[in-house]
Amino acid sequence: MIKVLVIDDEAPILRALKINLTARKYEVSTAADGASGLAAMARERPDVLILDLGLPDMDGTDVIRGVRGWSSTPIIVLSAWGQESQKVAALDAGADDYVTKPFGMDELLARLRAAVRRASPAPDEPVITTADFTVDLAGKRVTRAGADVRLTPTEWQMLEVLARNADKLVTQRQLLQEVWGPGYQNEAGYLRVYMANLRRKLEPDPSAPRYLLTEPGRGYRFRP
Amino acid sequence: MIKVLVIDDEAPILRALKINLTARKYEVSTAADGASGLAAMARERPDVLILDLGLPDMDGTDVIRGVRGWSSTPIIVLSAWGQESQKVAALDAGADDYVTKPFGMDELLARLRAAVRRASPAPDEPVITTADFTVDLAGKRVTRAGADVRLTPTEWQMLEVLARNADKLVTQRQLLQEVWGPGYQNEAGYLRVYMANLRRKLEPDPSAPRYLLTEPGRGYRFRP
DNA sequence: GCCGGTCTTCACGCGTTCTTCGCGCCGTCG
DNA sequence: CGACGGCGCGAAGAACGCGTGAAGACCGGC
Repeated sequence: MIKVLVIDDEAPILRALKINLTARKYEVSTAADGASGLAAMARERPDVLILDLGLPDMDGTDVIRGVRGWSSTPIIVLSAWGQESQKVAALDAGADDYVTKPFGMDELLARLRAAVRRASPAPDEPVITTADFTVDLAGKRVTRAGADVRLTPTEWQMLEVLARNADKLVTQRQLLQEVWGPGYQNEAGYLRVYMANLRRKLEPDPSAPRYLLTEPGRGYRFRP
Repeated sequence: MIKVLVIDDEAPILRALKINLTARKYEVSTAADGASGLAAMARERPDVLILDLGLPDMDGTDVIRGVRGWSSTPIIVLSAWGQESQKVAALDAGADDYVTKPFGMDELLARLRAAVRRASPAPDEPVITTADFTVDLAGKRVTRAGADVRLTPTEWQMLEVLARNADKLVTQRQLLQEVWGPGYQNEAGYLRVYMANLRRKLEPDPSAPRYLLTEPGRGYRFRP
């Protein structure tokens, strides 16, 4: 779940944000002034910071600089209308975005999504490991006993689909659809040929598969 | 110098932006409609895109999607006041920021700086070394046996993409897209020609590559 | 207008991969 | 007990992908 920290001294805004963000499945924590905001920032490690510039104890740009000193968490600034120069100062201090009050909740949510999306360019592609080999989805590579295993394009695609659905049953139709595309839904023969190839290259005993399992009449399952 | 592409159909705005940005030492190119804008995007490869949503030929969000299909260049959207839903749609389509007209030039410049700053995190290792040559991503140069290797622009771009994805498989499509732009996804012949050139210039034995590896039917991998 | 460098396009040869087929095994079901 | 469908396996021709050299098109500088 995505964690958001809101620093604002106006209770109504704080409440409105908390309700709306929580409803959208964000995890929300709050702070009412700059000092406790910075403390919360270090403690909570949120994924995004929403910061009101009109705080009682500190200048908003100092809060931004305080955060930027050690973190690159996206910062969305809220502030009253006008104040062009304040806006520029906040952005130059390291804020990522700036929204003027009064603001539409839809807009804020959209900017929030944009900020989160930018911050996480890495759609983490895990490495799946078994006792006999490893499958690296990001590097599109299979290693066995320390050495790379050479897979043909079709073999890799099949393994990739199975690995992404590890432990789940993958239907024959699904497999054919994802590897060969539509129009091959009845070519179940292909699956046997390539499953045999994969097992030859990956299984310790290809005739008694431990990882690439057949579920007769239904499909295949990859059990790491 | 930072390259900015402005897509806008209103001549006065285009002129104002061009003058102001040029004065701030940005390199500015322009386009007056969506289609030529997308073409310019692929051709110029700017560091930031400033996009007006009110284009004559295409819907603004479609332009955004057209760019996001192959590039993560920051996009700042300009648009008339109001239009809350348009704003949300643009941000969700992949825009990074949104400025409503009329806007202050200072604000736009600040948002531009913020976008550029975000886009270049660059805290990572910009120099990749192998036993036979060195690739300096930041300095855009390749050294072999102490001497600079002369690469053509296309050769460098290819090497850069491979080096940034060192040890990872880079798909043919991905490579074509990042070097030639969208619309070249099927020109796999180019890859062979330029890969041969790179190997001739970098590999100790070009016919038995050690670093620039082919994975038949899948793509290429740079192994430092 | 010429010239050097760069990009695009093409054809050939070779090795790999895909597709297709037949055979035999096994479990299920009538 | 026998028929049948689904599966594993091996083999063979066709199709495809890659590396290579070379020629023409294009472009910018002089």
